[in-house]
Amino acid sequence: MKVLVVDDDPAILEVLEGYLRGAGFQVLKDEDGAEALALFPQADLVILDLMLPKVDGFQVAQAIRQARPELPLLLLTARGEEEDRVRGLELGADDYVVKPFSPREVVARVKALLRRTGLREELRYGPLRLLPMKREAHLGEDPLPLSRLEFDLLLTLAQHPGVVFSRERLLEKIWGPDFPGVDRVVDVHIAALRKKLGDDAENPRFIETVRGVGYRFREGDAPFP
Amino acid sequence: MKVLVVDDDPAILEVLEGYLRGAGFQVLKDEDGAEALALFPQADLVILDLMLPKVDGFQVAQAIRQARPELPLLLLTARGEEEDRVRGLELGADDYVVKPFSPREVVARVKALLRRTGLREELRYGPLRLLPMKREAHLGEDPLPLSRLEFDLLLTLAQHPGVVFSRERLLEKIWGPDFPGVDRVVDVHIAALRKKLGDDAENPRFIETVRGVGYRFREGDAPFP
DNA sequence: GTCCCCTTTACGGTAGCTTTACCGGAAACG
DNA sequence: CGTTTCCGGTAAAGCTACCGTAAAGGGGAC
Repeated sequence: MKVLVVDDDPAILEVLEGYLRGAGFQVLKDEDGAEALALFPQADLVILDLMLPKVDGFQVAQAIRQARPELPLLLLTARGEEEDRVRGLELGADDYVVKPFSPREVVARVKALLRRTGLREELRYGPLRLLPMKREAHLGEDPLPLSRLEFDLLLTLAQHPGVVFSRERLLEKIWGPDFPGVDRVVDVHIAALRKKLGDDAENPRFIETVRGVGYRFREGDAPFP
Repeated sequence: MKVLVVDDDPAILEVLEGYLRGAGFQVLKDEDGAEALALFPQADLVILDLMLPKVDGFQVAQAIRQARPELPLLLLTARGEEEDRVRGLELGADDYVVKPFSPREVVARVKALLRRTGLREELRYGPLRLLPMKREAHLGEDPLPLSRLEFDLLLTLAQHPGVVFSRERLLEKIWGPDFPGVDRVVDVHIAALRKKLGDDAENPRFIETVRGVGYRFREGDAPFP
């Protein structure tokens, strides 16, 4: 689970990195906001300071929101900057923390946010269960052995049921931003996944093809236990 | 399980000592913070008052944190000293209790903290027993001599059965955040551990390889005696 | 010195990733 | 309705990078 932290203060970056790592997250850092736009496609959540020296934090927030409306976004604002906070929330941020903050609280908010937005310890869709931390999948009673890519693929899709992911987006998120290969590789792994899931491509239970666009995880079976 | 309590008020010391004893802990006491630095290496958890007469509580907290980043640290702060609390948490304290407190609550927090940080007197998985406090391991009846790294590695994995740890995460947690070497060193120690544990890499009883991701301790055998 | 532990390196085996190719069917076009 | 074009499913094959492990060198404790 990757968290992108954008703040111009290296000390804050370091503290948050330590705590987030400790909580089991992978951390991507950006000090000036310029790299943020290159890094956020890989992230599952973004922590963003609105006061950045080089670029406008609001513009960053807006760009992220436009590109990935469902990506959880947590703002850091200075005490008293109430207007910024309101503006940020209007842009679509999901929560905010006022500086100075306790890193523990930030981690708690991150977890709460992930829980709220559908990322949890366990995902359940009918007979399918996914355990991100353990990288285990179960179908009914049986464990479902998945390769690294298969698991990441299924997890990515299942974390946003109903959302269509283009091959490019999947490649960027799972294979990394500078994967050199062709995008048909996604199809091959989708096929392998479907085989293991017992999914028929024509009439799938889990992974649907959206012709000309990409793939999506079916909505319907509730994600809750 | 030893708890170090640092507070300048003898009455508080006595009350906490009584309750902690009652809950089965051994108690180390320090009234002025000076001895704390000598005592904390033996402790499994520290309860620290930030307002100390002779030395600076923050410095004590910081020193402890630096020496033993994993040691759970519980702060006592006076009502209203919100800044102290934030500063303490930023220094890496794990929790705080505001005075005046109920000793029951303190004991509850201590237990919660120990549970959260995965510390137990004894971990048991089938024939394998780990004693974190004594840094001893036993396999069946026989003591299992492990080097420092081997023990830390095994303990880290065993404290979170089923959870996959990447090599990076293990390096960060055990070798320290700025270890310069290559991550293959993890493999070598895993191999050594498996040898001592009688574990076969192909079909392991304890340590599983998750290809492309990392390692994990097998779930199944209950962690409790 | 000796002993132990840690780290690096190298080599071999293989799981699983990528590419390629072929086919069937959907969409587009007349 | 027929033809063409495009898109995606999937089997198969090659290959890469990942991992297990042995061996050697270095460093610290005693």
